[in-house]
Amino acid sequence: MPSISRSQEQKLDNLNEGSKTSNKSLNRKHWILQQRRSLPIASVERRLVDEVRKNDTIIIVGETGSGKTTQLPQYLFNAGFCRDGKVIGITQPRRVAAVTVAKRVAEECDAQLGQKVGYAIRFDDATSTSTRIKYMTDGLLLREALLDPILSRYSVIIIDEAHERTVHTDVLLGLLKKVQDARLKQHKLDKPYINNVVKVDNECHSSNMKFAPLKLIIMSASLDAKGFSEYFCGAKAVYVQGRQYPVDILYTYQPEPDYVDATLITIFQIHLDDSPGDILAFLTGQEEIELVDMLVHERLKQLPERSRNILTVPIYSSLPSEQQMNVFRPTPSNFRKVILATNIAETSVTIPGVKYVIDPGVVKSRYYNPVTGMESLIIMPISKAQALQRSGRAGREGPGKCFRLYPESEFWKLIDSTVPEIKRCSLSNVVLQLKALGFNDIIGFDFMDKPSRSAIKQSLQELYLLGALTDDCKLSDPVGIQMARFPLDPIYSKALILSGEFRCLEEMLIVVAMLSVESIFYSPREKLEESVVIIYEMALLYSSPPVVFYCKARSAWKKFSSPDGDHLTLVTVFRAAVEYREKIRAATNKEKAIDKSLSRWCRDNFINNRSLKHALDVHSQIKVYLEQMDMSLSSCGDDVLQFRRCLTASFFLNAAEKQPDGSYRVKANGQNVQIHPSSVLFRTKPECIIFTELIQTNQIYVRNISRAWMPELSQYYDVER
DNA sequence: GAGCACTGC
Repeated sequence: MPSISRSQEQKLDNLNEGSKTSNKSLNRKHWILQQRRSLPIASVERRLVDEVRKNDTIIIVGETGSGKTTQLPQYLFNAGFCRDGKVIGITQPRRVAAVTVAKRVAEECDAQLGQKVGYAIRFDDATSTSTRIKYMTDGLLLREALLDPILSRYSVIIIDEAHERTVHTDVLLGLLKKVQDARLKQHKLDKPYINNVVKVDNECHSSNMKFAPLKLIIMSASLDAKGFSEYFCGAKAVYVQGRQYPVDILYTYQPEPDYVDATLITIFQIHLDDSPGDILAFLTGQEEIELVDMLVHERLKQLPERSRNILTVPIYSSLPSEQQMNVFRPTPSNFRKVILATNIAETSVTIPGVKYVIDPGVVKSRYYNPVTGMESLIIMPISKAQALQRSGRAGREGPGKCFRLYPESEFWKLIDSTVPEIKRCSLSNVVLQLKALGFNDIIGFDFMDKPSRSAIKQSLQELYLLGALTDDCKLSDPVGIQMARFPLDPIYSKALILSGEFRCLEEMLIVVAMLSVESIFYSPREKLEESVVIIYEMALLYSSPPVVFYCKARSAWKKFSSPDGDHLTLVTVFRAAVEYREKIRAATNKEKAIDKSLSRWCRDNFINNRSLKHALDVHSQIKVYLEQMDMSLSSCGDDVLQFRRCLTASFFLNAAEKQPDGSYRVKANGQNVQIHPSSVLFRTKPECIIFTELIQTNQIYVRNISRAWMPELSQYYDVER
């Protein structure tokens, strides 16, 4: 079954390049060859190949449009780096990028996708034993390293978009440095490297195989190669020119007190004074986008008829993909498109036709407090690198303009580049992965940017409490080893392992899959408005408080809700969806028809289709892992108590007790929290709860809550504090 | 009685 992003990307392809069904394939080939030759990187092909031959590690700084991602792997292939069945691996931070680039390169090589050129992302592997150029997500390569610690099948690994510094990229950088060392030592000793390779699946694993040194190429779009070069012991950096049109940068004279208002003014200023061309405005979130959208239309009414030719298009990640696609529709003639976007338009989505960029200089970003383990989203200033990335969006197709809604002096005060993710997220998963890869000394691990000691210690402690680590801080056998194998949050992995003992693995697997995805319940705005009208009419009719009629979505969800809490509610939703799908499958075997039918079921029940599909994918993936570990899918049936016991035992760290004022106190650290109003237990307010999410917004909320099973809990908290 | 930047295994 194709994943969502793949179909999304296919639509993108069609929209961007038009129909590919042309029978003039010769012309197409000729055109592709010309395109390839005209890329800036083409002129330095020989030099690049020489540098890779001479150096084990090089850094390539290439601006957008240089062609480095598509061309370099082909140059290396042609230069013989895939001899003896070796593979060139290229990592990307995003799934869509891995797929689109692989398709493009396969076409350039005149090969069928999945043969010489392929890609591998979670839930979707388009590679074969003949694949020599393999695009993949960086997280997937990390997973591969767990099975083959010296990545023996690869002759070259290219880390693309390294400047983005995702957690996965950072862990990979550290790991690859070690892999290089290990392979170099083995190469010099001239004897087979002994390791715990689990998966032996192709010809390059013959027993007396010698491993050539691993070539490592770090590709970055940012201008500071220094950091990477220093990290890799003075590795050589090569600069490749990009293909970018000039962008005029304009600043304000004074700081703007209200960037939303300033954005609005700028949109109209461009619209009335500047030449034709679409506008891309960066905002921080859905709410802000909807507000600006509304305000633009309000102010348009004040303009003369002939100036009202503005078309607004919002785009943010939780928007259904059909609506996201609206940004690619051609603008009607005489109209100016105004794209109101979050950070999604900074890297993930490239929108054609943009000539003007409006950059208020802020971003909503996740902040993690390692002491409290609490995550919150805060609006903060962007970095210089981000500002450059944003302004670059105006110069893709011709000269452009970027309006920075702050004075130039403020720009120079911005930090150079965004703080790497590894320094601002929970490290439990990173630590578990590194332990599984054989790195015991986490504090001493050679990170490019070291996370704080306290964050590492916090994760070590959590993993110890979950039973993943022994008293001397080593990975425990079998619990720790099993936990590291699951592509899940460590606490969810632990819940799965425990639920085998409690004989409710079937239920816990569903819960874990549902908790691993974005919110399952979805209430579109227009539906809410519809319900507001109903409330209003009802209130007039009955002159009573209209709370009962608050939301249609609510009543749709009611049939799923469980008195025991949100977790069993999720189980009911999942089972209802699967049951419905099977019913449809019995009537038709066309996957498309089944998909469509399930989408309709989701819409009728106010369920987020994308999230549900994702949960189904996670569910089937984890099921395979469980089967490999010989864990049988036991169900507790109607014995809800058994499930509550298991949930309590798994998430005892997340237990909270009711206080006299109706708030809750987290038993593990004494923190005061509230039940989120979206919970089915919001009104019930049980004495003691187990939660699986803690978030800070206007208040500190716990979400996804179930009633705790007190006798089980008392085993963990015997002394009342 | 509330509010969801963006990725990824």
